[in-house]
Amino acid sequence: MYKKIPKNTIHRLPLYLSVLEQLAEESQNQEEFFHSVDLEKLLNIKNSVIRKDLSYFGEFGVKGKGYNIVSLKTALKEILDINVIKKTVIIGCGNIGTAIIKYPYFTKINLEIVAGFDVDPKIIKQKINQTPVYHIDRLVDFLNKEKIQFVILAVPVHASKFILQDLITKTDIHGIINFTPISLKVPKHIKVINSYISAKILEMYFYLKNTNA
Amino acid sequence: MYKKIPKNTIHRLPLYLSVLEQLAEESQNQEEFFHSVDLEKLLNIKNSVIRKDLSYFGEFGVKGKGYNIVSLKTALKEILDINVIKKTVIIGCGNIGTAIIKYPYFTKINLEIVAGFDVDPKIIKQKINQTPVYHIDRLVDFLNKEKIQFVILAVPVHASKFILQDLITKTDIHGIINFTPISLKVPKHIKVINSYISAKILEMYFYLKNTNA
DNA sequence: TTGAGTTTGTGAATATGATCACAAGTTCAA
DNA sequence: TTGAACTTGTGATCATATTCACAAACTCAA
Repeated sequence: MYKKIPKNTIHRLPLYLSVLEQLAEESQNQEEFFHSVDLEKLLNIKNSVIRKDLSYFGEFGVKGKGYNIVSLKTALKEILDINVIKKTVIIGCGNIGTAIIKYPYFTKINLEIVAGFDVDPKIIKQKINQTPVYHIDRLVDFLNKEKIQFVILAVPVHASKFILQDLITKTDIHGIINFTPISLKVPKHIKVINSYISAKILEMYFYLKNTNA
Repeated sequence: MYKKIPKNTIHRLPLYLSVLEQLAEESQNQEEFFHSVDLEKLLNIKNSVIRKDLSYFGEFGVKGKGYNIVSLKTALKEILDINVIKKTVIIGCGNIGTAIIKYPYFTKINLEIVAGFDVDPKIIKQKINQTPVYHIDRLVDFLNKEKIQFVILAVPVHASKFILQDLITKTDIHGIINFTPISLKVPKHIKVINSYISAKILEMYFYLKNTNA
């Protein structure tokens, strides 16, 4: 447990890891080093920010030499708790939900999508990439039995309200990754992370309109 | 053109709009008002933040009374430039790309996905939801001819490098919405907005590990 | 018409995050 | 073995964002 990590630092940690994975793949040598300035060039994040971000978690570098690719990668995996396999479910197996189930990079972060849930009988009982899809009536039981810690919510807006209610009152989940375009009202022991696609597009609209291009 | 809008303010604008859309749907009365405190409860964003955010763009409220739902919604749409129809393309029509093409909420924000691009002959020449899919060789010409302002990039990592190069050197796009798990190196007249799904999951890992649950 | 009750919009104060700049440790060539 | 050249890690400084708190403006009931 660390004391006071800035939110933006947490946002950046996955980016660092992502670049390190690439560097590790490209490098021949296990003992290869790199500098915070190299990372700055790859990520457009100031080297001072990178060093400060890492400093919240310990000292990973060698003065005068830099960071060892492999050992920093290992450290970041530890910080982000990637080494423990996590199980989650997708609630809503429409387009977005299905795409997420098929997303190939989750194995890299030890995420296992153990089930999908939907109401459409055409989808239920099929398997999407070996992942079974059940009726949403079975969601609460499943989460409790399997001790799922967080879920991925990808249902249409109108369905989200009652599902959310069930999640809050009848299960013990601690996190929701929300692909729904609405903001979820949850008790504070539940962490919501939003991935509202339209918001990204609208941000783009704003920038396009307001830059002297 | 506004002067100095905080980044976080821009992130929040789409959320305000999203809530207002909901409120507008639910309200019977065109003349209904609401307060910043109501919004605070719906979004978990402090009312003072909401008021300050709005104040960067003008005065939309009535002292002692609040904001008119419809007119604030209209104002936000103007700020986010939603009223003008925007055209974009999806580069990479795998799972994520296809899901995005089918995403139903884009009509709400006047976004038209006019084409998809891929290299897989099985996908090319099919239509996904009325959207034609072309070979990626035709991307540059298409973007130039149709004067596309921004693209959505959803290709596998290995493909992104040369596509990015083409986008930068041979087209006049000003924005990339990046679903790729790597950070794109672009000249500064191009705005990149990242939507790296694994990052959201890793953030969740971090919070789950570091909260005394 | 009045005035108590609201709620906005916004400067000022506070808190948070980014940047700077440099001591301290390490490397490595001579 | 020495010392110039690096690069980290981190207080101090600067910049940005949030919160506070209140005047100003409006509402509405009496």
